[in-house]
Amino acid sequence: MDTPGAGLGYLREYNDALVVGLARTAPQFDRSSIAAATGLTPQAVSKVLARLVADGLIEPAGVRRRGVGKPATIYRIVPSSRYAIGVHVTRARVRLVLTDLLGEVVAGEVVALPDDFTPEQLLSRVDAAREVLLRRRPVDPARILGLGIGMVGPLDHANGIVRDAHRLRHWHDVPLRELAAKRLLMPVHLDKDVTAGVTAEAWRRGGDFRDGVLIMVESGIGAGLWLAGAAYRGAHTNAGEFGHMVLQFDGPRCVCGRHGCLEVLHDRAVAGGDVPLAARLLGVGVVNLLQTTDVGHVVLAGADLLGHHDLYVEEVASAVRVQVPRADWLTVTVSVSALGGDVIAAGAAMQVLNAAYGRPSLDGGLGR
Amino acid sequence: MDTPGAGLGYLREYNDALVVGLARTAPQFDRSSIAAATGLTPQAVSKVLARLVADGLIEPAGVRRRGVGKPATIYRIVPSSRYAIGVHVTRARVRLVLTDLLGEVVAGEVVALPDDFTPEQLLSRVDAAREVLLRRRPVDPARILGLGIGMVGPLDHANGIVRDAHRLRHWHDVPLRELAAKRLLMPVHLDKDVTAGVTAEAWRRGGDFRDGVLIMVESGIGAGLWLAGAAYRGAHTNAGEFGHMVLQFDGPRCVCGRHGCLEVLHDRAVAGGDVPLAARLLGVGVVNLLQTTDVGHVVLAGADLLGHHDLYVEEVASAVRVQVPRADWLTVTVSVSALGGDVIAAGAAMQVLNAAYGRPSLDGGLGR
DNA sequence: TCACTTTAGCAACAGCGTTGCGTTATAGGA
DNA sequence: TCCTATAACGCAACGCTGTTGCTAAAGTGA
Repeated sequence: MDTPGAGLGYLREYNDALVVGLARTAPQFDRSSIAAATGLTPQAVSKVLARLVADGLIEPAGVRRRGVGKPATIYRIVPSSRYAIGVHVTRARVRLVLTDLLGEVVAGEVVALPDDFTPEQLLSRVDAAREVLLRRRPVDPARILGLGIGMVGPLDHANGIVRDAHRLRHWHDVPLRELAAKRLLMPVHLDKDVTAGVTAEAWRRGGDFRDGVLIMVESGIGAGLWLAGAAYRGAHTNAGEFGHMVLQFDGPRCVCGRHGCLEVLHDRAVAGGDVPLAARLLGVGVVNLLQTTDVGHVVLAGADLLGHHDLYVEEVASAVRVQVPRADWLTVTVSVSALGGDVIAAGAAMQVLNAAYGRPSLDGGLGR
Repeated sequence: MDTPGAGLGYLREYNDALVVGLARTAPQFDRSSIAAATGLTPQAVSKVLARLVADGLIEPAGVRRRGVGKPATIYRIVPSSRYAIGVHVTRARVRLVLTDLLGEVVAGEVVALPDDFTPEQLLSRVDAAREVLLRRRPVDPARILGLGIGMVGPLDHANGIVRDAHRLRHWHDVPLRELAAKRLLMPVHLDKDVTAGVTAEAWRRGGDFRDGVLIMVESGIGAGLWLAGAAYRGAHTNAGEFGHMVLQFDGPRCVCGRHGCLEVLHDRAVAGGDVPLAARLLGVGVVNLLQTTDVGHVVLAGADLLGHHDLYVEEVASAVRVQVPRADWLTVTVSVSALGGDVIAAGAAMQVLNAAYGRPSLDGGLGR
């Protein structure tokens, strides 16, 4: 929403973020590999690295001898140089995590929420939980970049407003981002849960994850979209309402009003005890999603799915293999999120990191 | 695919493109409105405008008196300052258009193709048709930025290679972009037909069209995606295979191997003479697409559809209105492409324009 | 010891948007 | 008619970006 005109400061941040992006996914690197990957001159890279060292984001880590010539200084990222707090709000609970610059979860905390909680009740719980979290894992407050909140939509990401929240009376047009920033005295990001979740995957996997989706199966089925190297939210922050994709137009009626939505069919299969069918239906939906978005990575997550994750992964992977034609070059990875139940909270934290140090994406990463 | 590191040249091109983007959609503008819209200082805008005037892209067009003070110089874009050629390749025909900087089609030409034509046969037809086109509408060759080709996939946009072409023997892994550039002595862009098509809509509508799709119904159903202000192609240039979205998972078998694809259902309805049903099915598919991508604009096109476009628009629009919940803020426009049968060819041309003068997208455009 | 190779960094530079300020052209009041 | 306020414009100096040219440093290998 900020003005699009760009000056030198934008240029600096862009290139810095580019280098941080490479540093994040490579265990170590030197000046020449960054220069080759970015197309910047070695001299320019020197200036970037000097800035990042001064900011504490990276540090020298010895030298590398590559045959003849002066050895190159190698650098590595300093994971503990920056932190972010992630918050995952559900109807019954709020989960907080603290992650470092690499997106590793270094502490977590779960707090119950009262029935029909208000914004103020939520924020006081979050405030208290944050204190507990930081007492258990003390870090320099100056290194905490901010706090991200992931919750069910619909919401308005651009303005930080919760438009609605299913079955919660006090949540209509709540300017949560602003309220939270005032209450918690930190920069706050607000986003849909699934979008936060896919940010976690993208942040942790680096440049390889240019196009991917996170499929969340948990009291509803949603998808977080990461397209062309960035979170994609759509025109009204409503992208990824994957559960309400119709798979059987003459099928049973869904709560959303349409017929034969993936969610209805899936939930009926689960209720009928036929989890394999449920997984197979999800597979059909995922292939539909691939046909339109052509992403390279599908990540599965969600409590309802984690109980049978082998089954789901196998069924979805086989659907992708069998139902998508031309599978030789249409390579797609299917996996379960390594973050387990923390994906959303961790992803909310990584949205804060991403806003600060993650703009561009690179085709390839550091060669060799 | 070029290296991502950015220098001062990138900055200049970015800001220049920003201003051209505004100029394209506003009939006239002055320095201060550009400054307000971009966030650049008036002085910086002066430099940009001077560059653009020197390049002939814009020109002064009088002054505007707004009460007291020195009148502001107003500028307007010069549509005839740049041209591009667009080529739409189908199995039987090739269509060429010449468009100006605004994306207006100023000349067109259609040539038949031999059965089972080869790349060389195609290029010789294109070469000849280009001559005819430019003889009929002579323009300074230096003002022609290049030539864009839109054709059915699958293809590899990044490398400019046609991977395959249905029912054409000589089209497997053809490096068409390179071949065409050599043969026609012009910069060449190669993309899927539907992606080219949606580029036409985006280029002509300007900043308002940040997220939109072009639905093409014509010997197959495809969708061109324009997401977050740019063409979206997916990880393997295979996004938008919209016709093979399953709407009835226990439905009739499709040529693609799956069951109940939109395309099978639609074509059967048409074959059975039930066009309203066909349109209704398309509506279900479009709403599915909206649920996942949440775009703000749906544009319909394609010869098979144009015969009944009122019916299709009405049916799709009503599906969007009725089947998408929360229609109050989830605003979506549904329309038929104003370019008619020229969309793809014109869009291919606009991809050339877009590569040169269209990077960023603006939230809003020039106020008042 | 010397030639060679590779890396690192200082210094000067071109070009971007920014800032400061003087100039120009208009409206409106004295 | 003159003067003042106002708004737009543009020259010039500036800070900062990445770039270029060149020198120094630190190794290998004969």
